[in-house]
Amino acid sequence: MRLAELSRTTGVPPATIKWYLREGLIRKGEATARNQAQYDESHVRRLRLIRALVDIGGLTTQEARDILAVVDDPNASIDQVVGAAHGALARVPDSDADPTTLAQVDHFLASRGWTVSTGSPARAELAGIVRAMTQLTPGDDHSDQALVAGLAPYANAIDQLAAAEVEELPHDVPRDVLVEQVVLGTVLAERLIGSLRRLAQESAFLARYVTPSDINR
Amino acid sequence: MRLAELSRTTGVPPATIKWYLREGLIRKGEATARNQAQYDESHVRRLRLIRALVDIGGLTTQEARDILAVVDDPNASIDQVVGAAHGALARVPDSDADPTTLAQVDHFLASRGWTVSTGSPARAELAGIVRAMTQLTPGDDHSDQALVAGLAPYANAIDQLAAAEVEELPHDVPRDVLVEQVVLGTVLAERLIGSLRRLAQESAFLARYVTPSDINR
DNA sequence: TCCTTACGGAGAGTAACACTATCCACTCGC
DNA sequence: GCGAGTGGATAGTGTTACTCTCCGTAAGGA
Repeated sequence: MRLAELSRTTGVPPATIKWYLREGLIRKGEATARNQAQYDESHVRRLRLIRALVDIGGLTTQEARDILAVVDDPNASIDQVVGAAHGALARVPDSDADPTTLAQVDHFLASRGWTVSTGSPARAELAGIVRAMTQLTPGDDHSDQALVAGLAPYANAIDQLAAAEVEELPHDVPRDVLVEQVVLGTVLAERLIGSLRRLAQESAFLARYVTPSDINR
Repeated sequence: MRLAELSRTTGVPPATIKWYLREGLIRKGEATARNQAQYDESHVRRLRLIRALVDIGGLTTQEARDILAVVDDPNASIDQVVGAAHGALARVPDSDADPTTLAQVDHFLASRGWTVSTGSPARAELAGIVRAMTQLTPGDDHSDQALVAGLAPYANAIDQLAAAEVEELPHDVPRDVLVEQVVLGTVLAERLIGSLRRLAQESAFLARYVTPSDINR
């Protein structure tokens, strides 16, 4: 398979594939001459993975490259792969989180029995979200208890989900397939959950207010 | 309050506030002279809302502006506000979704009893996600039943969540406060769920593989 | 009153990102 | 033998979200 065919089967323009090659997101094809190279199914798969990460997951190509580097490293452990994916998904606030909010978040995590490293991007992100929500939500009960109670519905749903997800992880599968599935399960499933939630919301709103106004973009 | 103070209390640079004014994301302050204007708490609040939508929600300023226009329109209904937020959150694929996947998605929605409009951005987004996952997941059972089964854990968790969220919506509150809460509940909660899920995942992985490797970005 | 500082408004400039277009020497396939 | 196509490199483009600079004016202290 040459570049043009690779482009045709994946729908990615040739110029973009060349650029991905330069950026190191995909491996070079096997050279058959000075200006000819052969690509195979692994390139097709990799290209699809990149597009999924970028188009659906919303990652930058830099972030995708960083994750793929870990995926490709045969010595990287599963939690390193997960860590790379988590790092790319978190929107960590620029400024240091305010310590009060961070303490509240830690209190919440402890109440859930969730143990995470202090450097966890998701922890910093959550602190930023909680801070913004606190500032923008009327009502003045900003106690640790109020936070734990407010997040309870979300945390309950997630606890339930996490159990189901862990069970689904295949275990009799080669490492490269597994890590790819882990990345997909981390990055794509986050968007999946979002769209499902919006679908459920839309349905609930349509049911509540009988007028079915066409909700278009 | 003048521009500099508005900048100081919100942490948004003066030049950026000026730009938001030009772009129509915030209303002008009340002019007290040719080159003096007064801003108030509503401007502070609006600025915080914009930053939350953009920094946390990941919306573009265009999308934030579109949502805010609906929020500000006193004749807009709640589902129009929700629709605007959903439109901004969905990553709808450029090309038309392939009809087979769309049919599968509709079958899944029907199996859940979720009724949504055919123009729903979330429906198109879900089709794109399902398509990408199907292409990238080993195993060849791409039947409608397999999809319903595969999405079941997610849909179950979300059904549980949606019920709790609807209950939490305040109802004895002025319209402008309510619509703002709906926007926050739609946009910020999506990121909230993501970060909670990653936290739960990280905790689960730390627990499973005893070695607590520091997961940094 | 003068004078320094700050103000708002407008336009141009900038940095990052993700491509996209052009050019080139080469080579495959008819 | 020759034209379309190939891989590789470099430069250019469009978008986004600011950021800088300038200007005439105004506020507030000396």
